[in-house]
Amino acid sequence: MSDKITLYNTLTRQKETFKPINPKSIGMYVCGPTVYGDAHLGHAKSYVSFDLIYRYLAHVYPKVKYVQNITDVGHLTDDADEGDDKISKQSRLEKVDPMAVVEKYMYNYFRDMDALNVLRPNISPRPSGHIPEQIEAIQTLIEKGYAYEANGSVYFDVTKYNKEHDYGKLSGRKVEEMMDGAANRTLNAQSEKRTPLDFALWKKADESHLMKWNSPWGSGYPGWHIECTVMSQKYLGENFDIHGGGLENAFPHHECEIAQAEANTDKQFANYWLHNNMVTINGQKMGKSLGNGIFCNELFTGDNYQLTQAYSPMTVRFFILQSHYRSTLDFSNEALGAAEKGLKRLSKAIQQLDSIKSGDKSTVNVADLKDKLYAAMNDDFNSPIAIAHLFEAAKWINNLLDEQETLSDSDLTTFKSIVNTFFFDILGLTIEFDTTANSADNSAVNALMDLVLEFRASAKENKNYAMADQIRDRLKALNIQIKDGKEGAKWEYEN
RNA sequence: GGUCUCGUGGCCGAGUGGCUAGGCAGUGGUCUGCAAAACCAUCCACAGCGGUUCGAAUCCGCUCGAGACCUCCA
Repeated sequence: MSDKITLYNTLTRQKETFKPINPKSIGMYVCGPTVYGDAHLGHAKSYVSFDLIYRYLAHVYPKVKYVQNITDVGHLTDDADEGDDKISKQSRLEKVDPMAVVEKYMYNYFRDMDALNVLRPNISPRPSGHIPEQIEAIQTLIEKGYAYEANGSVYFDVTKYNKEHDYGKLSGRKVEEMMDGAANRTLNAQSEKRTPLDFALWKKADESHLMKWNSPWGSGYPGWHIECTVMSQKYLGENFDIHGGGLENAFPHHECEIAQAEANTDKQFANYWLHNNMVTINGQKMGKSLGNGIFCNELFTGDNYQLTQAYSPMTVRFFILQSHYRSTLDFSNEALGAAEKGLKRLSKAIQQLDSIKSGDKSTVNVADLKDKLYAAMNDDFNSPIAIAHLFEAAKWINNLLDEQETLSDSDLTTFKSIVNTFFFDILGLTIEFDTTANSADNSAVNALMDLVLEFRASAKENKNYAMADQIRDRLKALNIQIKDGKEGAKWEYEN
């Protein structure tokens, strides 16, 4: 059941059965962030999505090698191939070294991703530590005639490449059409390039440039796309299973990665290309330049003009997982609030799994639930469907506790295992607040609460409802909720 | 201008030809001294027009609307 993963491959524009190069070890590369600012909700969606994919692959296959770069060599801020890169710009703004900018935001990135329970990649390579490898790759491209030097910079020759390969195969573009478009848009600033479509492999650095390295072509810095080609191949091989990234990077970034890799090796680069969609806010893309971005830490604290409250990291994660990774996700306070409530309900049910007692026979079909959960994840990692089935499981848990339903001993074992596996391991959710009293940790609290509930019960027996309500209200003020039921009152922490 | 994607009930969001998505909100009920919680039941839908089909939210065409990429962005 779990060996039939289908995934949507951007390269072929259809769902395909996933066939690993080596089932004993899957290779996956995902484009990571350029660390010149804090992670925002869009980053969260992207990396939670790939975390889901990574977790599921790791669940199904014995080993997944997950590589995600941390870009610490800034790309240029505009298309004119001139001026500052993003990191240098930020370093001038903050009046610190570019590498200090990188350190700061890299740590912030991991801090936010840790909060979202995003597992760290096995390798987080940084391009500044792979300058020799990048230079080597560029030299090979020059030797093979796919790149040319011009005034201390090196460019990739798209025209030449497209004669033997298909430039545009990932994003469905045609070189001729793009040439026409480029001509219309009068991109005439790049006089060093032979055609507007050519892209930089190495850029000459002027005196004021802060991040630069020596190279056969003089002092400079690597181009926009070469780092991902080089670092993915270094750690995963020339041909590897999965390359992921944001949809907006399909062109030109990923297209250029493919061109560089396949020009150099004459082998297929990544077999499967996965692209996640973006977060919209009021139907519009959340983006840096639009000023409508919400940082992860703002979500967690509620400190953003677009937020009516704070949302916990797990609420954000759950919100993201409730939509498919290839769909856009529309942000709103209402939607996040709904996710918060839903997660709370699901969490409460799952916390009570261990309180279920087995019965003589099973009145619900656990094997079917298991099949449905796997089927959902096998179908292009459809977490919304998986979550829908977990809500079904939550309903069962409540009914089992009420003894409206029963499970045999072996079915109960399977049920617990499958629900825990999907909630904690595959969806990567955690219980953020402990609503149940833990006897081992809180025996005194439990005893006290038993006492309080006893007093309240006797107050109710004597029809002293004022007293009973006062106890309830005072406890509520302490974030303790009384739950009256058929067999007396229970309590739990609110949150 | 070119390439592409999308339009599902009050909100979010699955679903690609026939079978309940799910969550949140709403309504009715069980329970309760009252509430809360929990559970059960339930209302509200597939942008519009046409076509294919025994049958379409699902395929095709057109119209309207929204968005993305083509320039940094997950």
